[in-house]
Amino acid sequence: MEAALELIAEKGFHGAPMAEIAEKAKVAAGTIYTYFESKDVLINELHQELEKRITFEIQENFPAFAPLRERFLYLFGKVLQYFLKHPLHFRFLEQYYNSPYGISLRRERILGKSEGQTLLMDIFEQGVEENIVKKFPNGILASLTFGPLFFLVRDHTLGFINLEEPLLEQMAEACWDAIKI
Amino acid sequence: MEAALELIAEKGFHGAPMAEIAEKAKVAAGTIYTYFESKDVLINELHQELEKRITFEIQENFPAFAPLRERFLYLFGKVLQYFLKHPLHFRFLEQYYNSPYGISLRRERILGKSEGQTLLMDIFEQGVEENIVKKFPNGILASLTFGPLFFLVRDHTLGFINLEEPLLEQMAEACWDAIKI
Amino acid sequence: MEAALELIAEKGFHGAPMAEIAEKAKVAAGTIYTYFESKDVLINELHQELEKRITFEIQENFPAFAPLRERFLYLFGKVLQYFLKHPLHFRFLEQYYNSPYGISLRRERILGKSEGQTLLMDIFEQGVEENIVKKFPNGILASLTFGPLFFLVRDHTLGFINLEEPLLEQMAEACWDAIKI
Amino acid sequence: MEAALELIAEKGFHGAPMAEIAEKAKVAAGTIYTYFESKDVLINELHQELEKRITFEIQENFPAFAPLRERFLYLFGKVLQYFLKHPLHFRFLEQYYNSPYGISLRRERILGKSEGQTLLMDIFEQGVEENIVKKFPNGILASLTFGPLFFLVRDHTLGFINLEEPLLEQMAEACWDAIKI
DNA sequence: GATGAATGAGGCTTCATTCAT
DNA sequence: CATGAATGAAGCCTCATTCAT
Repeated sequence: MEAALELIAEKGFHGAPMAEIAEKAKVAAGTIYTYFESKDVLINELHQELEKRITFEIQENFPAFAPLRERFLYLFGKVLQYFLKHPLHFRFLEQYYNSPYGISLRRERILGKSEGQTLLMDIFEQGVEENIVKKFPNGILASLTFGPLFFLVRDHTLGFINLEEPLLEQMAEACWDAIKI
Repeated sequence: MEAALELIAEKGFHGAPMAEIAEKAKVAAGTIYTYFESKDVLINELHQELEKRITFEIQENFPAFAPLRERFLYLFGKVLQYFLKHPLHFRFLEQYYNSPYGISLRRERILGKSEGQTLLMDIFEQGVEENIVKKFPNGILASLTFGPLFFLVRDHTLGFINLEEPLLEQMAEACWDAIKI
Repeated sequence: MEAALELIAEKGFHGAPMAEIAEKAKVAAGTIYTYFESKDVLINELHQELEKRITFEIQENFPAFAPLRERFLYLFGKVLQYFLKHPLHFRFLEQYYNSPYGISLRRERILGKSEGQTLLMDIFEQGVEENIVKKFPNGILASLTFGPLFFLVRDHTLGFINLEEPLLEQMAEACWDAIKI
Repeated sequence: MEAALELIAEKGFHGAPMAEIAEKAKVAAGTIYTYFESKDVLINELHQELEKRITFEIQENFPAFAPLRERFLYLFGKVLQYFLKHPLHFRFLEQYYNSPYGISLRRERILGKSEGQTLLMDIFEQGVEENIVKKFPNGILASLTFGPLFFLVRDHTLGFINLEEPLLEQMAEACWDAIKI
């Protein structure tokens, strides 16, 4: 899975033939099929694994009882930091969501059903209710949050810009400005 | 190029073999090579063509002397409307930017050198100077603008959400909130 | 198709990889796929082609108004001669009927619906009606006819026995003895 | 061997990978190789085992001193019943004889050297001598006997026809009609 | 002796590209 | 210029067999 992650993150699904993944993992090509039924299965399991880790990391130390704004900034920062620390994970997930694999998944995500998203959705819903957050559907609020985040991480992992500490916080606050009333 | 656009937008680069593009264009497979040296060249020219059209449409009627905020909202709305009107263009560009093709291009874009972006960059630079816009590098301001926009259009073209008129304007204003001081 | 016929007849479906078929046909491996969607399709079309030829040859000069026995002997001889003249066709068809490909086909054959068999089924039915032929279901009468025929041709094509003219006629008569009252 | 028999009978040689045979036999894949040098050896030994059993069953209670016709009918019935009782054996043997494995074996059989066939060959030879049976080579007489038998059993095991008691005897008699003078 | 993960040759198929017509 | 059949490298996957445990 590690070999697959690296290759796919670097070169995309097409640039990662099973033979090369096997070579990178120092096993024979056939060996992969002892553990994964097919390339599709390998990729899907890889995705699930990554999602699990991210979800876990985000929920850790979550200040569940802090004010809305603080909770938002915390989440934003955590996701951002996770991706900056694991650029390969980010690149892989981008490929994934932008492929037939990820599209059905996105549907659930939009509806806020995905496990890792309940925290953010809660913030949105509570915020709207309390007149702190703009009265948008969850999908739009999520776009205002993750849109900039993903864009920036992408440029960062590609080495185009350099995100440093004070900037990260200011980014998070700017996104809060976008959704708050 | 039209045939290629449709196929790639719908099925991705891998789902668009030259033979099928040729069939859709009602020419023989070999004919394509009279006009394009290779599939890569075809795709790159297609991309350039789309960029040109978007750039053109955006610059049309641009209120060059209106206040900053108004210019920003105008641009945001124009881009948004363009993509909603041409979902295939959007889908193609997404594929493109998310592939090895698009990465080198992005570098230039980040640096604000791309032709179609000068208008927005001007707004950012003037805004920062006049203390109206947050003091971020252009790349980050662009992320705060285009990030939400692309996210939403994607969900829209995939049929996950429905963007209607009043929402569009409110979105633009939310993004302005993100970058303004 | 000729190359496939020869290889499959000689070595069976497993001993006839597409690459080898292509080589024997003096084309590249991929070329086959210009004409046949898959190996399965190639094999099925080959089968249909052979069936068509046999059916045609059998119906030619058929003495439709001769006595039952004569018609039977004529048919028996024609089929026998065809296979002795085209041993590859025979070997191929044997492989085919003995594989998943052929089993569904056999069902129709048993029911006498296959085009090439109406002549024989007519003989059986008329024979039973006129009390000349034993009162068996068509499927059993067909077995008494084709069973020996196929067995012998098989041994002949494998070079185990040598079928010569007078023997052929006697064989046909022996089979007639089996089904006549 | 039992596991191999079932799988091969049901799905053919190609549909019976060693791993699956091992699984069905509730041993590890490698274990098979402790007892059989290779898949080929396994298959050949399986074949020999089945032949032995059939030969044994046929010779049991054989009315060695009954008239020719009776002996013939007895043998025919025994073989037929054996296969109807053990359809998997039949299916396996069909696969076997129709594959490269079986061809060399058939040569011996044709020459009447195979152990299990001496009884029938004796009948043929004595019958020819006594002018009761048509003056054909043994191979042809065997075809007239086994040809219909195999055809019918095949259709029966595939579920296409239903062989019931009175029919079986009539079949045997029809085959006797074919070979008797 | 038993295990079963590892191996890698070999099978089917796709598709960007070429080139004779 | 247009055609489209031919090409063959490359991709995914299967499976008989081996061997360290």
